[in-house]
Amino acid sequence: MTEVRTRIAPSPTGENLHIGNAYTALINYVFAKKNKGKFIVRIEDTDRIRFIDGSEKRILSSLKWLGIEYDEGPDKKGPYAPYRQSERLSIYQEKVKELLSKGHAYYCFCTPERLAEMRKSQQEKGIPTLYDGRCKNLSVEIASSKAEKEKYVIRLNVPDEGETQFYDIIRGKISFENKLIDDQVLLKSDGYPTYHLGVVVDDYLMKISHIIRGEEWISSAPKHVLLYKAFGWELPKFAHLPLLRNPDKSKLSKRKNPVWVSWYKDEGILPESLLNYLALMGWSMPASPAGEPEGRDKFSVPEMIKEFRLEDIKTTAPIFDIEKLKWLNKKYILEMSLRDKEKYLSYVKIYSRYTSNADFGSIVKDTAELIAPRISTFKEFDKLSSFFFEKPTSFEKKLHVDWIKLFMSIGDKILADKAVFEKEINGLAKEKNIKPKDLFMELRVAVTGKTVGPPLFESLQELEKIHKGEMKERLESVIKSP
RNA sequence: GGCGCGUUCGUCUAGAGGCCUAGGACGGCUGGUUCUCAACCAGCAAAUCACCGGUUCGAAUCCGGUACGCGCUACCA
Repeated sequence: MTEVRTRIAPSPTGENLHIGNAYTALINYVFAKKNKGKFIVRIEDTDRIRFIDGSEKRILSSLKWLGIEYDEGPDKKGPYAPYRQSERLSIYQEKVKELLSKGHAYYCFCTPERLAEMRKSQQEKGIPTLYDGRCKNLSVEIASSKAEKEKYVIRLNVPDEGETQFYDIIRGKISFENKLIDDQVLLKSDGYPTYHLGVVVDDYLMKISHIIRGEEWISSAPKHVLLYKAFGWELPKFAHLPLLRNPDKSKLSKRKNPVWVSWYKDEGILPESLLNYLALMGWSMPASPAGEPEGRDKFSVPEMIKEFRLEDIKTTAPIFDIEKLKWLNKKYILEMSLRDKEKYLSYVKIYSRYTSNADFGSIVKDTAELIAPRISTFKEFDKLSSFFFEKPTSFEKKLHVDWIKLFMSIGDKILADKAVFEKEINGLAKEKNIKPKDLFMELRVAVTGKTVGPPLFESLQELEKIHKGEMKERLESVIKSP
């Protein structure tokens, strides 16, 4: 059996790695590793108009951030380099000549204006909008001499009859009538190939065994099959993944959802959470004979690789729902804080604005068990622990100065230990006929400024550890300027 | 319009003819625990398996049709 080789082929036309591309990358990667094969990244930068400078770099770095290692790619050595289509132009030119000579492609001199008109009239008549073939029967001699002075494109010569079909690993047999397949442009007038030519030539040359890509490519798959046939090449295996969708069921888009992987990174989502969540899209962990419960939601990429089967991917397009992602992320953060405090610290360091605080490191480490179970993303860290680093400047609740004085009267006694703390506050409440609940809340807000936060006693202790007398100081300042 | 792909709780899914009066997870709700929040525990609501026919002793599961949704329909990928 030949080696399994998969790939993703992102275009540097977006800000960053698209979440849909990340999904495709995950599946390609996992499938390759499952089969001890190779996973490749190829940059398809043939659209010079929408090209965004720096996009490739960001795409690659997001891939690395996710931990999806590629074996070959534009910034790596590999037996089939270069891995950037703009550097492979001569290859496509040559392949086009081959198609031309075999009669599988032809020159076309039609202007964009004519094409637009043609489509408009086709639409009005209600017939399929396909190239009408005006240039199809130009003789080779006329066409090639014309091509020396005029702009042209090269089109695929699709047979008029019969049908083209292929087998999709996820969906089974899919077929199209040839007469409804357009004579696709293969080579643009600027000398760059279109996606269709580039993808087929490169996948073949790079010995890609399995083409695993999004559902939006099903419609153009027959064109690719026709090209393989025209070249006389053996067909790779196809698998079209379900499309990730917006909550309104349309194709995931930046208008309606954060789609850049960098956004999730900036938000404080862990790469393992994102990957884990993506794995849940269209796939689920099977019950394992080892006694693992069926339908496990939280698992690692290596665990996924062990159980993965391409044919188990569902065909239904799932909706990308950030709620469950956050739930997973929370679990991962908690686990990290328990298992590896240093790692937890290093993550907090990235997202916190208090890093310059002298006690930053020790505070984060000491309060990990207080904060970690309460945040879903690292971006939430500051909101919950700001009071460790700075005095509150506003209070989420109106404070009673006379109650605060009560706390002052019992002083440091309440910091002794938890039992004493609770006893003292409860005693005060009884004495003054105040609900203990309200009294605890009063203390909390006076010291932290917030109504929500980590456990009071532990928080106060930590505060004192950082700066002795801090609680008193804060209470005093409340009394001074209520 | 044409072609293609789909359709199980709000969401992610389990389910490959009888184990399904459809299971799990997220989210929601109720109660417990508790100084708040989170966590945890107990529980609840939530899918007439899109609809209609057919095959079968028996269908979420097989077949056909309908509806709906999505994708493609570029010298973009």
